[in-house]
Amino acid sequence: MKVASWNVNSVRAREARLLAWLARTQPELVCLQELKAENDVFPSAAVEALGYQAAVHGQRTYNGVAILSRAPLTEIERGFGDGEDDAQARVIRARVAGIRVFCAYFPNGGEVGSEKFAYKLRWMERMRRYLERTLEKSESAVLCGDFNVAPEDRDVARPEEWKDSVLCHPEARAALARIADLGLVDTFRRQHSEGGHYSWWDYRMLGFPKNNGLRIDHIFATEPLAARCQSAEIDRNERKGKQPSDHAPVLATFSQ
DNA sequence: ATGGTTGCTTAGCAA
Repeated sequence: MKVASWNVNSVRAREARLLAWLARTQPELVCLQELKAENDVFPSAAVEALGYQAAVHGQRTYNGVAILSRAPLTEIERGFGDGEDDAQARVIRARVAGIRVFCAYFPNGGEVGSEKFAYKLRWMERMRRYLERTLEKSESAVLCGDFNVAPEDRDVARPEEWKDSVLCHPEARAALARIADLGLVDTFRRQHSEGGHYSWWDYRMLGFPKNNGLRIDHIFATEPLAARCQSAEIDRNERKGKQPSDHAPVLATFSQ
């Protein structure tokens, strides 16, 4: 079973690339982030024509997440469902083929010290509590998404340049570690110990040509599923060419 | 220190 996660940075701007990539890559399960579109704008018919069911939690202008699956999606839940204010569409979950699937778009955080960064840290703690309620680590589950956190310096091309950013801040890394402590394994990191693998490059300052990247998109899995992980990769080629997203898709393949 | 680019929405914000 091939699982993918991709921040498409607008599903409308990326529709042609998304459809071509689905047809070429043939993942069974795909988590998408940053749709920047309402549910009725999502190209549901086009992905259905390629054999995918879509569960969409869209939003105008910002955010927006979706789960695509070849097998039927059940138990679809949008948002945290904790009764608190949930204005930003950043989380959707579902069950597919006995696997609990969480798709998340973590807040970027703007600048360290800003209100946006405080929101990011609060959101990550809220995410941890949400997973604590809904995730059973003895079962098969994946948490896929744009985490907006590079877990370690080996996930950063130029650690010195990024050390004070919201993507590498110690508090963001600690918040991520508390989420992982619920029983989630970074599938890519279990397969590859070396650095030099990134999933996002800034459009600005020739980020991609200079390979000034960070690994901030992840597929985390509970141990029963992580034990079945056969390979993990980043589709760096999808960052090339005309009108790419600033993120590359990340993938993990599981036996059965 | 600030800039650089892309996308949404239409001058400014978010990333």
